[in-house]
Amino acid sequence: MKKINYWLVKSEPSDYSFSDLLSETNQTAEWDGVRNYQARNILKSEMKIGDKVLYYHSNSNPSQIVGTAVVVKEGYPDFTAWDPKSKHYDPKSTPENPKWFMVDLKAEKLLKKPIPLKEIKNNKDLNEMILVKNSRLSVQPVTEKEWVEILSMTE
DNA sequence: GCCAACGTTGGC
DNA sequence: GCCAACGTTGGC
Repeated sequence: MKKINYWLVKSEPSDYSFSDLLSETNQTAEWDGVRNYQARNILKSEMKIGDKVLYYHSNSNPSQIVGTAVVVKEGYPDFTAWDPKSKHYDPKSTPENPKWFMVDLKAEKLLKKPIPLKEIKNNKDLNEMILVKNSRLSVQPVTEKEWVEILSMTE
């Protein structure tokens, strides 16, 4: 059996929330607009179909993990980068030589109980999470242990 | 290639 | 709304 990997993505709910994803056709959306190299590299070549994703609401009250999603399409060029009307427009990216990438995510389930950042910080098994240590990265790896621990907190 | 200035993220 | 932490830009 193929080993799957775990990730965490952030979104400001005022911008694009988990319920927005749930209301999409097939609960699936392009994860566009990421303009950070570290996150881009993950989207481009590390996220694989079937990988599981924690969905985190940042800049929120409270900021918290609200659901899970699954990768349904692997890295491909983020075409919003070459649309001058997009707020994520980047003239340095072209269809011939794309600079930014995205994946498609499908919502899996809404957590019975969201997990606020505060609870994650209070759980010593989770204090190595990038979410806790580097609060800037918007697409980040999660270990299998962390995944299991997070989901156990929602019971 | 260094690094100061500036812009952005995101917790609080 | 504030501001710390981090990333990016651009002058030199």
